[in-house]
Amino acid sequence: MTERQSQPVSSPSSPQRRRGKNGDGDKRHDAIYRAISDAIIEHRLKPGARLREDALSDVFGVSRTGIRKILQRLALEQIVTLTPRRGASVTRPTADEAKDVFDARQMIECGLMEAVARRITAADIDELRDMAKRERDALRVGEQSTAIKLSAAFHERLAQLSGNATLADFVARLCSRSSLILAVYGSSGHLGCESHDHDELVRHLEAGDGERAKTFMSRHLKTIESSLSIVEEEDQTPDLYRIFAE
Amino acid sequence: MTERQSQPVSSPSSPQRRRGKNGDGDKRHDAIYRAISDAIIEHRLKPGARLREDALSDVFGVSRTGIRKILQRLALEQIVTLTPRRGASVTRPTADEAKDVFDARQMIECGLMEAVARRITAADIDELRDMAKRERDALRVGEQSTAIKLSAAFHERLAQLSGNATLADFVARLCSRSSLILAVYGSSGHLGCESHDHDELVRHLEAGDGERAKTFMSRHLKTIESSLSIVEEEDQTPDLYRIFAE
DNA sequence: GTCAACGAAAGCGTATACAATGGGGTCAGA
DNA sequence: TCTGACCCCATTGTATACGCTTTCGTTGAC
Repeated sequence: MTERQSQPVSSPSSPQRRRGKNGDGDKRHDAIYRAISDAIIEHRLKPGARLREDALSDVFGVSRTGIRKILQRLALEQIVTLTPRRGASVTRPTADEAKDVFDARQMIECGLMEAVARRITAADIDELRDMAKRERDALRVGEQSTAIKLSAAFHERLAQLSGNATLADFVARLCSRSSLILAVYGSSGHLGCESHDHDELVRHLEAGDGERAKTFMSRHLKTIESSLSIVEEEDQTPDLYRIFAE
Repeated sequence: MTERQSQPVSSPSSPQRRRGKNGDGDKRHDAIYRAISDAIIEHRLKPGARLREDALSDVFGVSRTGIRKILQRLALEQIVTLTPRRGASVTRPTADEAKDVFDARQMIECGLMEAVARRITAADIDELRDMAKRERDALRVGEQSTAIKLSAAFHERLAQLSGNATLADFVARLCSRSSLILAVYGSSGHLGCESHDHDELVRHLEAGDGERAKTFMSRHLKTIESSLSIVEEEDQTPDLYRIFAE
């Protein structure tokens, strides 16, 4: 749609003073958004990491204006924190936030299971199985980053299958934030979802048993949450910020 | 709200080349955000209304940069639609979106009632009663705009009382979008919530009866939804966008 | 008379420039 | 040596300028 089929006349006299990337439109911005978002979700950017606008604009070759737009979007999704004069950094969720997020997932994801079981098709089941398999493979090879992202993608896709785009969007947000929570409070040993859980969940959905899928999802989420060690570690670098300010 | 009361100190030596509003920080932006958001929620800006950046920057006295930031935020909350080269306009929800929003409200707001009933205090009850009363008063006087906003505020406050900030935020989003849905699909006679419903809801919460509050909230939302006449009226200005593109 | 094509204007997208604030480093004094 | 204050630099906040796309109006031709 945005591709120029007609060769632009573009007065040949004008030397390209711009870095000649005007044609892309906002495709570029979306790509950058996803690049940063993925890096955060995959824990390649850890909570607390600073995201300087200059550095990002250098890396991606767009000016700070575009970077700021992306950063604001990430901030609204609460995976980046925008401190007024200090710039952006990867959000470090508090224990309260972690509890809220998992409670919200309990309510929404479990509540969605019934609709998913009703509407799911054979192709959907294949897709979910494939995602679960790729997640397992990634885990086996040791690619934790990929596994984390695939795990979140599984939950997101599941929510989409409910047919409710709004709630699916909420779930996507919650999954992103969950990834951050795992980065902060998760023990490094396992990273949240056991992929066998995902397989079993698909099995229940295939059987059309929404009720069982719901209870299983509830247990699944509880398992993840209880595997976290949610203790506001105020040890090194006592984080006086959280104690007094905020 | 939008009037600048305090003349900025604006170092006397420097000739005010800027329009001397540097002191405020981003308080100003938040005020503008709320001004636009309120105008939309109160139906003073109707769905489909165009929001030109130049005009807004003139009205509020900030440059287009700040306006764009605010518009993006509103777009992410889905009460403003950002068409790539056409600018911003107040979102006109589709019938599908309307259904999604009300289904989501059913799930989340009803699911929250139990926690609210458990945690609510006497002061909270007084506050809710006051809000319900002000809503009724506004309706009686004929101030529909105020009534609409108060109704949304009631639901938002209720969600906040659950203690889950994340879900409360979701509810706030859903209420904003609901206001848009009412603007498009609501019959002009009544505007969604009957304020007596809110009073009865508070009564159940006061009694600590979360179960009954939950079922009542469910019926309350169903009443609102069924009062809508959700028919994609493709009459005037046939909205060819939705038919072909998108 | 109608349709199409060209031109001008308006409005959005992006970059860059400038100002202000906060932090860190250094120097001085106790 | 430690503490406090001051200054400079790094980094963000905001505005403005410029180019491009889109749209609307006008004119010409069929």
